[in-house]
Parts: sequence; C-alpha cells; structure tokens
Amino acid sequence: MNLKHLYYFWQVAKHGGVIRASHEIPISPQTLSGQIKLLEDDLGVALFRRHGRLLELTEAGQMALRYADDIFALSAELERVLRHHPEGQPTEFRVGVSDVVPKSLAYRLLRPAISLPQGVRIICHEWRLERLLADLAIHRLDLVISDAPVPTNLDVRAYSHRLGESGVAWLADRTLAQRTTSVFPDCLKHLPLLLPGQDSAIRQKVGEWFRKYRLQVNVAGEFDDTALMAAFGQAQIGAFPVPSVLLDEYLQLGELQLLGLADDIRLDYFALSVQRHLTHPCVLAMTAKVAEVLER
Amino acid sequence: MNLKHLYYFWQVAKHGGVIRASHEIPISPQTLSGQIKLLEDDLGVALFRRHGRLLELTEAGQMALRYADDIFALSAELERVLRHHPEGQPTEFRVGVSDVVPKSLAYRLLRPAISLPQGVRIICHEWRLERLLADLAIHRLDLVISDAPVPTNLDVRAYSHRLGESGVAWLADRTLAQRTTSVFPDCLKHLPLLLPGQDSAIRQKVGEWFRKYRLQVNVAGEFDDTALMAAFGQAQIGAFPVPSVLLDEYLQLGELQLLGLADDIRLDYFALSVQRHLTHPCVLAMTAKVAEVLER
DNA sequence: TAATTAATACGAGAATCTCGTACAGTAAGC
DNA sequence: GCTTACTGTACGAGATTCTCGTATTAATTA
Repeated sequence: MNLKHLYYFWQVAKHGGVIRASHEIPISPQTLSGQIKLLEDDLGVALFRRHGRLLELTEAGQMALRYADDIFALSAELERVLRHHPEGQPTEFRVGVSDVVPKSLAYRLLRPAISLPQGVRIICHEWRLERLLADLAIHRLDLVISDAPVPTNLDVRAYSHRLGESGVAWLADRTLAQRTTSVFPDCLKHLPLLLPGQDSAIRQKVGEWFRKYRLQVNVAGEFDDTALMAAFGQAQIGAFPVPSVLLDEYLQLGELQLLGLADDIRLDYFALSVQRHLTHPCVLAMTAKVAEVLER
Repeated sequence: MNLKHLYYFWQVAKHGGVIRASHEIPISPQTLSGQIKLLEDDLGVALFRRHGRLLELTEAGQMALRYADDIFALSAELERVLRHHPEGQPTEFRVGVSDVVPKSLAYRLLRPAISLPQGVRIICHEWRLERLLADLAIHRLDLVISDAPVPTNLDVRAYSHRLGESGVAWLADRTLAQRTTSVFPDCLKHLPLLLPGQDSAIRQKVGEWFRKYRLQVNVAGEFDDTALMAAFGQAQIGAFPVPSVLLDEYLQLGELQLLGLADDIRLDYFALSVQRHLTHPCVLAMTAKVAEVLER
C-alpha cells in the first residue's frame, strides 16, 4: 500500500472533498482524485461514494480513516520528536509524581535521570493524578509517575508504560509489634493499622487482601502521604504497609520491624506520557535502570 | 516526512544493513542507501552511524525505529482488514462473553449484531476472561465482552474499547424486602445478600461502596453467574445487585422489588479486540447502538 | 598485500506524480 | 426550463522522483 496515496485519502476525508483538501495542501484536486483512485484500485475497495455532487466515506473508507488518523498522528509525532532534539540535550525534565506514590520510590526511579552525564535540571511536581494528567495533556509535563494506568473513564490522550511491580511489606515499631504474639498475617488483626488513602491503588489491593485472608482489621488512620504515615508508624500509632522494594530503607530508619511480606499483593507502577514511546533521554535513563528499583 | 523513505529505513534497521534488507525487499542497496540519506537530510538527524563496515542505529534512529514499527504495523493491519472483507459480509461473528457479565446485558449488546440486514451467524462463547483473551490472541474470537479492560499484568496484544457504564440497582423479593423498614442503603444491613464472585469488577466496587457507607453486611451467597444469583434472589434467599440498565427487565420478572439505586457505583463494560479499531460490521453495529443499552 | 564484504556517490533511464485542459453530473437562481 | 456555479474525474504532456548499473571508498579477512 502506498502511504502517499493514503495521505491524500486522509486529507480528502478529513476536509470533506478534493477541492477543500486542495486548499489545505498544495496539491490540485485532479491529482488528489487520481491518486485516491489508484489507492482504491490497489486495495480493491471503494473508499468514497458519490453523494450528490460531493463525496462520502464508504464503510471501508471509515475504517481506513481511523487507521490513517493513527498512522499520520504517529508520523507527525515522530517528526516532531526527531526535529525537536537533533542531538538533543534538553536541559529540563518536568515530571509529575502522583501523591499516592511514596516519595522515596519516586526518588529512586528518578535518580538515573538526574545523574545523566549532560546534567539536566529536574522540575518535579507532586499532586493528585487528575491534575497531573491535565498538565501532561497540555505538555507542561514530560512524564507522570503513578500507581495505576491512565484511567479509562477519562478521555485523556496519554499512554501508560508499566515500569514494574512490587510486593507489600508490613511494618511496625518494635514496641508495638511486641503487643501481639500471633503470626503474620493474623497479627494485623491485633494491631491498629495505618493505611494509605482510598484513592491509592495500594489501599484497594490491601482491602482485597484483607478479605482474602478474612482479616477483620482496626484502621487507626488514613494518610494520603506515605512519609507522613511512616512518621505516625514510628510514633507507635499503628502498623502500616509499604512497597516491599522500599523495605531496606524503612528498616534502616530505626525502630521499625518487619511483620511480614505480602508478596501476593502486587503493586504496579506506571510512567504516563503523551507520547506513545518514551523518548526523552531522562525517561530512557530511568526505564533502563528501573530493574534496580522495581521487580519486572 | 516521506513515509516511503521511512519504510526503507525501517527495513534496513530491521534486517541490519542495506545488503541484507535488499535480499528481503526487491530494492537495490544503492537505492536504500540513497533514500535513507534523503530522509536523514530532511529530518536533519543521522539515523545510522557507521560502525566498521556496517551500520548501527543512532539514538534518534532507535526512536525512529520504534515509531516505524507502529506505523507499518498499523498500515499492514489496515491493508489486511480492507483486503479481507472487500464488500465484507463475513457470515460469522465469533464473540466471547466474560462469565462475570450478566447474560441478558450481553444479549442486549449483541442484539444489533444479529439483526444486521445481511444476516450473520453469531458464535458465542462464555468463559473466564483469561481463557477468552487467549482465544482472542489466536484469532479464534473476533471480540470479547468484559467488565474490565485488558489486565495490564497480562502481556496480551489486545485493545480495550469502553462501551459504556451503568449504575447498580439493589433488588429483593417483595416478601423479603418487607422484613426491614430501614431506608436504603441501610436496609441492606438487615437483609441477607447475594453477591457476584470475587473476580468480577462489580463485586470489588460493591465492596468499596459498603465501606463508603459503613455497611456491615451479611453475605448469604456468592455466584459467578448473575442469572443463577437472580434465581436464588427470586427464591427469597437474599437481596442482590444488578446493573441498573437491566432494572426494567428484572422488575418484569415477577415478585422482585427495587430497594434502591446506587448510582455512585459505576460499572464499566468493555469490548476487547486484537485490532486497534473495531472494524467488524457486527462490532460496528453493536457500538452504534450501545447507547440504547448503556450510559456513556 | 590481495581478496572480500559493506556502504555509497553519480548519472542515465524508468516510473510516478502533478497539473492544465476538458468534461460530466448536481444544486441553486432566474 | 435554462443558466450559472459548484462538485468530482478522465486524459496526456511535462516535471519530479525513484531505481539501478558502474565505480569508489572503507574496513575486515586470508
């Protein structure tokens, strides 16, 4: 299939006629008409049907239009990406971190980006996911890190790239942990718990996990911010869950103790971008080293 | 950007050299080399770098390769789709329905497909989602209807198309409903409940909803099959939730009574396909009329 | 050092694209 | 009903682009 022919078809279909299309692109209507005819002959299907003195898409034409939309959107994106950073040392990397992602995990993921040889300035926002997606859509952000893919109910033109996953580790202050002698996970029934807010994927999955093990738990607190939750945990207010890839970090924090690993909870982490492919050098550096941070 | 040039670049990049590419496509190495040079001049970026006597991709080249993969995959898919059903009356429509989707909802969604003028034979499977996705992947199915998008943890090359959504209606047999005088949703606390199985999206969302309204409920039964659940419900075993778009149908069923609408539970329904676009005429007929079945 | 392999500059010939001319069908104005 | 204005399309000459044969350069191997 000749993609030049498809391009002319696409232009004519978009603008609703060979004359109107010829106003937009510097090609005469005769040429457009002829080239589309060649495409139809090649494919063996009519793409347009004459309706009065103008054209309308056949069923096959509607199909072709949808594909052409994607094909030429991709081609335009490629062109923009390649022209925009020829040897490409963009000095800025604007990244948004969903507030439900632990800060230290975000730092670990982003570390490879800031230690690039060319030296980049990282501009980091933390906010609720909806807000970040809005900024992403208008190109105010290069990337968003989140614990869930782009919501399907939002009609945002963004792509989800799965970075990796993690299990869950339950932690508590030593003194608090000694209040119960039950083994994990039953010990969670006898300890007050601190949990992430309802919006976070981890909260949903922990909830399912409680039901799976039939744990009736006592929720002592809810936190949108994981670091704050950990601070309350260190103050012996309750036991709390963290992504198991961050376990070492929390254990070094002092008086915290591992209650048990819930590796049957799988937390996913995603990079969201407006581009279908991750092309920013910082993003490439991040994804290249993601295996050092998350399980794949 | 000339997509013919990009095509030659793609072939050379895929096969690792102009000579090797020229064995695969009937174009001489001189032409390939020259056309790629033109592309590089146009873009202002080198895509290949000479390494010894062979070529390797530059960073920009790797980027271009990823886009080219997508672009030509789409173009091939379009060609296959258009050539395969020229005027296209495929007499078979093979569809899988995830077992967590109510049968009568599936019927309503599929009805526009079977009442197409050309007359098609519908071949309908009902099974667990994993099994259906496997069949979809090997083209044994044209479409899968499910209550959730393609799971991100599975590496299936399938696309999710959101059909629409629905709220939830709680129903009970009249006699059963009269056992409590509390208003909705509190009345659910005083009635035995029948719920869909843990795998279904509706069960997860109903669980969240219980927590939101702090409802401690008594689960009298779990059913993978909604029709079976409704049969038990009619036999006064318990109250049960159904998608609110099916409410009328259930109320006509006889002695059932509406306890209340939980429109803050949003159930999504999806069509899953191997193709990025829904092109099968039956699918188009379905999606055109989906508004008569689901809310958008 | 010679032989082999890969990539590419150059130019003639082939293929294709493009547009001017001309024409056919449809909708509106008088 | 006739004209006018608008649409899309067949045809062929000329312009453009593509393609390949010849020849050259560069790196590897014998």
